[in-house]
Amino acid sequence: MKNVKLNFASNFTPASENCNECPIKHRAVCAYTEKSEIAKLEAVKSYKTYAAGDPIVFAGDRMVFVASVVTGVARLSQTMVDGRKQMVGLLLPSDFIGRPGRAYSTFDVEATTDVTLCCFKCKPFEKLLSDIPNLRERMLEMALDELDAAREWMLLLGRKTAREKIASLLTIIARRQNSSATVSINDITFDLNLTREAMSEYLGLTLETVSRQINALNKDGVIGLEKQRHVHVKDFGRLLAETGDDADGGFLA
Amino acid sequence: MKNVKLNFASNFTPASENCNECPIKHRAVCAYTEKSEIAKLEAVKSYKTYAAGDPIVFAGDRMVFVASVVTGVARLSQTMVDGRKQMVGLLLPSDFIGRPGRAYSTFDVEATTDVTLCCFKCKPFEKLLSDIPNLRERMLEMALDELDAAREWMLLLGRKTAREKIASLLTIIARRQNSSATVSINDITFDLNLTREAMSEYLGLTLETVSRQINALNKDGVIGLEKQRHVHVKDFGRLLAETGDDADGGFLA
DNA sequence: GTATGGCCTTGATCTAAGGCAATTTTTTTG
DNA sequence: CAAAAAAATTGCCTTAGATCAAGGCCATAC
Repeated sequence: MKNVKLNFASNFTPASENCNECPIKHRAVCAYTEKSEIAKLEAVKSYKTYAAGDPIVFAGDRMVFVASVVTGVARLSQTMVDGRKQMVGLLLPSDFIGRPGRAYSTFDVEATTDVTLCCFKCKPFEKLLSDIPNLRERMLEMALDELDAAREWMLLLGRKTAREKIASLLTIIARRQNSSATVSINDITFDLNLTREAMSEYLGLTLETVSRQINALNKDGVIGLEKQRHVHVKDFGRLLAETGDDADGGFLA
Repeated sequence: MKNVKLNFASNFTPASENCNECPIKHRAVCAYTEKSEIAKLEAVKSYKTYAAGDPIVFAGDRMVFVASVVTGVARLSQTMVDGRKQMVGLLLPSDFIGRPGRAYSTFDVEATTDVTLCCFKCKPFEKLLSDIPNLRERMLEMALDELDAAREWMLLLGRKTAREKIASLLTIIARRQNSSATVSINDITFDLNLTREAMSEYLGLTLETVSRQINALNKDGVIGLEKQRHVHVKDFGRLLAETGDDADGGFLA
């Protein structure tokens, strides 16, 4: 079992199947539903777990369920016939897998770390989706958020340099893992729960280039590489400046 | 006035403001609404037109309206501080501009050809969105479609070669313009209503590379370049083979 | 302890695409 | 129709990142 120190994971287990104790209840697709509605969802849900590295669905497969990521990290990717591979989505807790109204999957879904999913059979879920406005509303909001994220990523893939790509990825991971609690925006420390290869698939690079650029950022003092997977950011602004994005990113306002 | 021979344009003008005669009524955000509901939408709509090249919204601007593209082509793009630019969406008739629930725009929107928009003031539209389930349902469907398209594009941007990118773009344009009517899938002829620069912005290339690759495909006989903007595809399969995608694309099945 | 396999790093080349600049073609306009 | 502007092509050179290949660093397994 790999990646034991999952920052994303909680100690929630499928054993406690009560929606009240669900760690993602405020952000998942069910976030807006009311008591009586949750009960309906609860009636058709079931948990599944996957070990790090396991495939969850293959592109072209029939989808037997849609699901929310409860714990762990999964990824969505596309593979070309000759093996070139591009990750098109990083699925974190509360993110949704599957597309209502579509029987087959367009993408590969794999577990990056150990993953727990809260699964709903397609048909019943679609029924509830049309019955429960709150569910549909949250679904729309999430889809729009993902669309924004995908478009951001298009800029990264199409126009950023390798160094900017790495800096952008580190920024995103840093933000996500230190989202609320951090007192100061500086002196952040976090684990990379992705291999160099996974990063390269996400960023449209080779794993060698990822390695070189991470080490370059380390040598230049932008980041402190404490172990291969452990990063320390003294000056977050410095890292941000390397992303190629506008300087703001949301702390001046 | 540029691009007079718009394949996308119809002779619909804002003069006929009746939703019954609207060319996009079956595919736009309002597609699922019923008579009484259309009336509510009709009450808050207004048409706006933009000339080819005009900006429609700048990133960061306050959005005063959301809109459907009625005729023409617009594009969504992002610009970096140093001028690097990436198109993140091609907006064709029936496509939606703006995000309900968000006051400012995250992207630049520009008219590529002359464009007519069917605009709704934000507040009233959001009200209707929560009142009319059919509207919300179509909105979700459209958002999910765009998300799929964005993810396809991520593969192109991250992993395809310049030649494959060009072939992919040509394929898409060819498909779109000869969607239904074509008897044979071969012997297709179409206009590129994009400059080389616009193509480069879409594909994450420079305009010189676009020019070189288009001419290379021409020399290799994959396409016939009749004028700089006019393409003849004798053998569509041949073009498809150059995209790097799976051969099927939907005609064997 | 030594072996095995999964990651990661690092060096030496190679190459696709970028950058620059000159020129041609096409379109617009007065 | 001529002149100007815009769009596209093309040659030459540079370069960022890919590719190929070797070796290092931990783990866990034996």
